[in-house]
Amino acid sequence: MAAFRHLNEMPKTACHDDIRDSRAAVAGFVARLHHAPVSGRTLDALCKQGTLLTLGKGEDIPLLTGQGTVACICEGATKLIATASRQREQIVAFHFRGDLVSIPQSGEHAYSMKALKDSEVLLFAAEAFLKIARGDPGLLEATLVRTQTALFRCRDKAVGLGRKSASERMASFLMIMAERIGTNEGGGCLLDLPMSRRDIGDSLGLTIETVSRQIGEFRELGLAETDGRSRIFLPDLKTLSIYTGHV
Amino acid sequence: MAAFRHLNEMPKTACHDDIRDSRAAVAGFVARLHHAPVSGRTLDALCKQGTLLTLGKGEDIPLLTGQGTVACICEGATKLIATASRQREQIVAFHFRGDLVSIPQSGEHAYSMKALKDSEVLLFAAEAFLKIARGDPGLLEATLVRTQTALFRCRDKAVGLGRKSASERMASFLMIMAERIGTNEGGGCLLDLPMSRRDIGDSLGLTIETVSRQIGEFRELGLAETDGRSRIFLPDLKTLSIYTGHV
DNA sequence: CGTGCCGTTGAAGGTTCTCAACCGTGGTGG
DNA sequence: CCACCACGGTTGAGAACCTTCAACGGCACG
Repeated sequence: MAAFRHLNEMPKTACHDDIRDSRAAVAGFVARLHHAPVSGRTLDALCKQGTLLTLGKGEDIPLLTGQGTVACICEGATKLIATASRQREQIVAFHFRGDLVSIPQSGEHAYSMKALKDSEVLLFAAEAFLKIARGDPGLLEATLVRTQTALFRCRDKAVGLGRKSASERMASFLMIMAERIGTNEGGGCLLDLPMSRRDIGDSLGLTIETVSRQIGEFRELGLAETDGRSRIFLPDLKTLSIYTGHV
Repeated sequence: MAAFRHLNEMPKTACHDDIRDSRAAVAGFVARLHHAPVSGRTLDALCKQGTLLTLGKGEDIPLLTGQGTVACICEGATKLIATASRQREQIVAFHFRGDLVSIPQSGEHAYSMKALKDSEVLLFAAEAFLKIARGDPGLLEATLVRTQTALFRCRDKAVGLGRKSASERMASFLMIMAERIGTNEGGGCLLDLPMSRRDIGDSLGLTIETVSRQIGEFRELGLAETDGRSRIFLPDLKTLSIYTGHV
């Protein structure tokens, strides 16, 4: 089970490791969120309203019912899943350290969120978060900018899902991952993907078989080398980008 | 050509119809944007920085180059197009009266925007708009909320594009349009679609032929009646919603 | 070292796309 | 007012791409 730490349930005077860690997590996250200095009041309010969760790989992140949720990924990686119907899931976005995610209480589809690996997530009720942000224009603006980024990414995703072939989707995915979590390695890019083939398929609107075949194609083209289940080395991003189908 | 009206090029003292109209357009839009009262200073700033365009059907909305654009749809309907490659377009969203649209300067794909019918659009440089909003927390918050709504819609769209059949996409599209621009009519819902079959196809990731066939299927099921090119009557939204493939 | 899940590979089938022809609407000009 | 024209929409047949179904291989866990 996920380890809950209601930040407001602990005495402020106590020099408890958990408290220090929690405050540090909040402070660290906000620092990454907007580079302007954060007021102590805002930090206090965030600590008071937020819930810090430590999740194991595969664990479900409990979204709030009856209201929107704001999740801050302090550490690790998560997936945001929409369930169209039983046995038919679409991963709407992957999120990594420093990302801020807004999930509505209800929409066309049911949403859920899972940790791809051991993660640390800070949860807020959307209303409460907005209320705090209202009192701190810098935080409000940072949230807006993050939301815009998420929107732009989602639009690009929609283009891929609507108008691209399997190999183009795969190439796009690899390029995006290279940019977000890749590490330079001898002229190429090394990826240590936290998600399974099923996750990739559910993200690209493809089956696991098609994902596997497409990776195989890139391997034969000399554009990808796989090592175990999660590691992929991309020796030539420039050539790979040609296959994304962008103009 | 689109009729440009740089709001700041006109003397403030003149009681010119255009000016009154422009100010009225800005004021009207902001009033719909957030229901809190708008400060005069913010209104002045918006009028000063914004460009009001009157566009004819099919006209291109000139996005700013080298920087992001914020577009406010004061009147009419528009489509936001992403071009994956030549002859392969994906409509990312349709926008109607009262919508606020953010378009980045550059992303994975090239974006453009067109009027579906005679429209009135207020354009801002994203930076300038953000600067004004920074001085008016109410506007900033309203923008955030609108951006979130756009994100949520885009996610739902991504689910449809990734995991739904042609008929499910068509049903979803009709339901969304019914909600956004439909009018109640004798127990059912009357749609006067401003977009062509090609637009619908480009929005749903389908071809015009498939769109046509799917509408035909719903017609045979007694769930849709077409009248000319643009009018569609949906006698039974409840039954139609079953076909959307939502849980 | 065994077991189970994840990933890979192969063959058959289905949904949608492509190509092509036709039809109807709506606008224009006589 | 009617006829024409052009474009948008409809309908049909064949092909392509991806999925589905099935079996096998291999890594990671107990």
